Amino acid sequence: MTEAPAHAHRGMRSRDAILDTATELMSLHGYAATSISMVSAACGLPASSIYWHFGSKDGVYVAVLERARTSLLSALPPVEVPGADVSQRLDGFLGAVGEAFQRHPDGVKLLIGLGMLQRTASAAAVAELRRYRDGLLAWARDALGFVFDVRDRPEVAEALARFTLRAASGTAVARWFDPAASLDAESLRVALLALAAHRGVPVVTGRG
Amino acid sequence: MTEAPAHAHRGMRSRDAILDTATELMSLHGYAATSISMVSAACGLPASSIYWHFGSKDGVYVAVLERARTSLLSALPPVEVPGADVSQRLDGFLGAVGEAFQRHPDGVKLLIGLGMLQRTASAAAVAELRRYRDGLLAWARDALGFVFDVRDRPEVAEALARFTLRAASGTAVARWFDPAASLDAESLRVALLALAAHRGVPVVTGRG
DNA sequence: GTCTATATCCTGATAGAC
DNA sequence: GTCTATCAGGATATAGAC
Repeated sequence: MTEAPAHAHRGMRSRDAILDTATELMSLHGYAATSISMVSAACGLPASSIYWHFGSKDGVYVAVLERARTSLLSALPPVEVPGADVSQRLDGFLGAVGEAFQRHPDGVKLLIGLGMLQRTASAAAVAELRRYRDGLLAWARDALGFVFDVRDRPEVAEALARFTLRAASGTAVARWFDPAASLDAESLRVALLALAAHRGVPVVTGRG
Repeated sequence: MTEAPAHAHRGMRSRDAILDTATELMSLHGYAATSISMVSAACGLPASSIYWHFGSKDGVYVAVLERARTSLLSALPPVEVPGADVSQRLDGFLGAVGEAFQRHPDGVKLLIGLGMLQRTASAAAVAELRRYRDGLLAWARDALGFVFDVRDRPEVAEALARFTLRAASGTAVARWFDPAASLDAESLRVALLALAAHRGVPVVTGRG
């Protein structure tokens, strides 16, 4: 972001190392409880290097969020979920959500835990946080519109997406108390099918 | 907790004032981002008074959580939800959950936001936090067992309660982005009915 | 780009008069 | 129980040699 134009290999590697440790620590302890000294000690680079790369603690946070967002969103499959019928496509969708949830735990924790920062963080941080949430919601909305074949009824896909995102957020919260908690795709499947049916979308309520 | 046995009216009032302020600030900014100085400035009492009453910042946190827990749990109605059929009882249950959610926003925010404290807070704080969560889960489990008349199938009531708690947690998270977000009792109703039916509980899937 | 050293402020917590 | 005054440490952030 602030590097010289020429070959700055080591600088980039340091930048990534800082982001790695900051992501881990911030998703573990939260933004406020993570100090620059902690990040410095954990990644081996002096605090001044962190400030050189990111300018401020807030800058670190924004960069961490941005990387988590692009990483998670690019890991999500295309919204055109394959499958002959609603049931198959829904399974594909839930599989993608579950896998993303399982493989990017930091991302979700960051999204939730660092939401506690009304006054603490900058406008840039809040904006980045919102962009993160909006990205997830948009993906879920588009994918669910495809799954239930309701691209002509955006309000239905939107409602289903919100429900899915809340279930995922609630599961992330549950993980603080029980680290083994998983997404419970089966319940979510039943709930989404019922919600779609309740809104007049033609679906088969059983599995076979 | 540490007061003298005699008449200590003013002490109790100060204690409550400190707890009020700490609850507000901690549910707004989170535990780590809330300093004793902030609480002191906001409630008007010197920092040393806070330490006299609660011993440490951690003690303040534990007391805040404990009061929020007893306050919220005692505000919940008895689990014997009245109603002739499942649909009526479910509406009563969801009404109680929605009202508690609406009238005790601090409690839910505390429960969630302060969960980010793996190493930051003490064992006592973690225990109190867990007690809070367990209390909510137990109430939801018992009430749902009554609603769906499945007191003989505790695993069903447990699963429905977990689903409800996750939906509520997810909604609290959604509130950080959209303060107007409400519990969406209608969706939760549809989902719970479908989940119960999916587990073999006899329910009418429509409203009437 | 990375290091050492440092400035400034604020934190949690205590001492002791009243 | 409440106040003023204060400590020791850690926080964010910067200066400047290399």
